[in-house]
Amino acid sequence: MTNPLDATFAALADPTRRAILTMLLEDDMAVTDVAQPFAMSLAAISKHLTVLAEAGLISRERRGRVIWCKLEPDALRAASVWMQGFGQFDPVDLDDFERFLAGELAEREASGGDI
Amino acid sequence: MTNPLDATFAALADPTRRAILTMLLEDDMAVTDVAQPFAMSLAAISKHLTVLAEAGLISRERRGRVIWCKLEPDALRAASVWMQGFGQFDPVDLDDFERFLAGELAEREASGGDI
DNA sequence: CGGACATTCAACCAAACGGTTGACGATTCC
DNA sequence: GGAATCGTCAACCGTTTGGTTGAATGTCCG
Repeated sequence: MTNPLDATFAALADPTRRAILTMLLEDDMAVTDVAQPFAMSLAAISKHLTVLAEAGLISRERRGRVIWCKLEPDALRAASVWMQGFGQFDPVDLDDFERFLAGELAEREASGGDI
Repeated sequence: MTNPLDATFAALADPTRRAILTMLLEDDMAVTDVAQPFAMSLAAISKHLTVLAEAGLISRERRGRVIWCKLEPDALRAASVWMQGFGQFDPVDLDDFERFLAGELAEREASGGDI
């Protein structure tokens, strides 16, 4: 995974990781709180967070005994630049984004509870 | 890979596949011609093309005995929308894109010939 | 028809991925 | 100090991925 674009896109390819990013869009969160909505072990979420951190998409900072996860949206910029070159996309309506989030959420709920 | 975003990002996570997309940005190409610059078998490239096609990023059309590959940039739109929601990125300067392409190319050449 | 060309299929392989469980290392609180 | 809490590490497991090779399929051309 030498290329940073590799790491970014690979990190984004997993729906659990995208969901985590979406949650972090709201606010910084402790690892335990990140894990709470998902039907998988804390260790699994911890691994996902490591993948996101290594891609530069989040950062983790220990404060006391809890580790806080913070979105680092700058890492998305490179990938976004790469992609926009292909479509000459219009700058995107934030409403579009809301709809996508809603869609992903609905899909998650439809597919049996959480994730 | 039920979610289309999964397929799109997973397809983009591979540098060979991104390079193929970049080549197709220039013009439609036959499979053999797509494969030519890469140091791997035609079968391997054929698989990559299948991944790209299943993600909707390219289409393939047989004309005579050659199969033409065509970029389908619309499939990138969903992913682009998703990403832009995170950064409120400015619409991207095409020069930025050129620089990224140049960078990827340099990196590929640096890492021992082709890919 | 038969040969050459363009592409995929099938079987296989090693490595990476996404998950589990259980033990372990920090840190706080009583 | 000792118990509880937060998070990661390590070992393991089944599946997917990215590649190989060799055979098979279309399709054109002489």
